[in-house]
Amino acid sequence: MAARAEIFKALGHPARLAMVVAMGDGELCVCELQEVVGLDMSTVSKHLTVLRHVGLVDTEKRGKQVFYSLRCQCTLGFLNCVDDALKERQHG
Amino acid sequence: MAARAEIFKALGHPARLAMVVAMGDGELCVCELQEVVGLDMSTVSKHLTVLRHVGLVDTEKRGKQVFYSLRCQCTLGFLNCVDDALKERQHG
DNA sequence: TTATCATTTTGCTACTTGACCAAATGACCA
DNA sequence: TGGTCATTTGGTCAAGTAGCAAAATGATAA
Repeated sequence: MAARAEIFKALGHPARLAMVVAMGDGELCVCELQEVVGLDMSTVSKHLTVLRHVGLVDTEKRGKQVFYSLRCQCTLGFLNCVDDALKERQHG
Repeated sequence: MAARAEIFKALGHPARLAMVVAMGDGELCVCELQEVVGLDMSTVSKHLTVLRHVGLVDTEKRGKQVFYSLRCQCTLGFLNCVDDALKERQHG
């Protein structure tokens, strides 16, 4: 159960979640992901390490850059469900 | 994005996740949920407050007890996907 | 009303997390 | 081989979180 929770925990930070969503459209390098969240590059790298560690993203080094891509597309599907829950919370 | 992340964050704790999974089979009162996770009642109550606050669970007071139920069944579906990701991580 | 039961809130301590900066690593190209 | 760019690592500080114990709430039963 702890291992499963780790995955949710990894997604439970706005910066990491924003990067995962951005990767939904295809792989991105660290510098592109940095623009997405607007944090220090070193901070972004740490966040990406968290995502890679739990197996949510894959990495591929090509030339000078490291490209990150989303492994679980179902993450985006669950996000839609989550958004519905948020809407209901606001209405109710 | 912060609000969406809050939902994942809420699920990102073993005790809270275990309680959510337990609720998958139907509503449970706080004392039953306490047995599931084996923590102090006050701690359980706090965790449940977190889950309710983000809209993942509903509460209903009947008699002396408060019953908690899962609002987003898709949470369990995503968990299955998460488990697959874990398996792949172990193999790869 | 008073006692009792289930739950929630409050107070506290120890631990974890996230941010930044600075420095180190690693890969490519001239 | 040295320069340069992208990325990672290490250190430090402030802020957030988890846990238990004890007090408080709120509904029911006597």
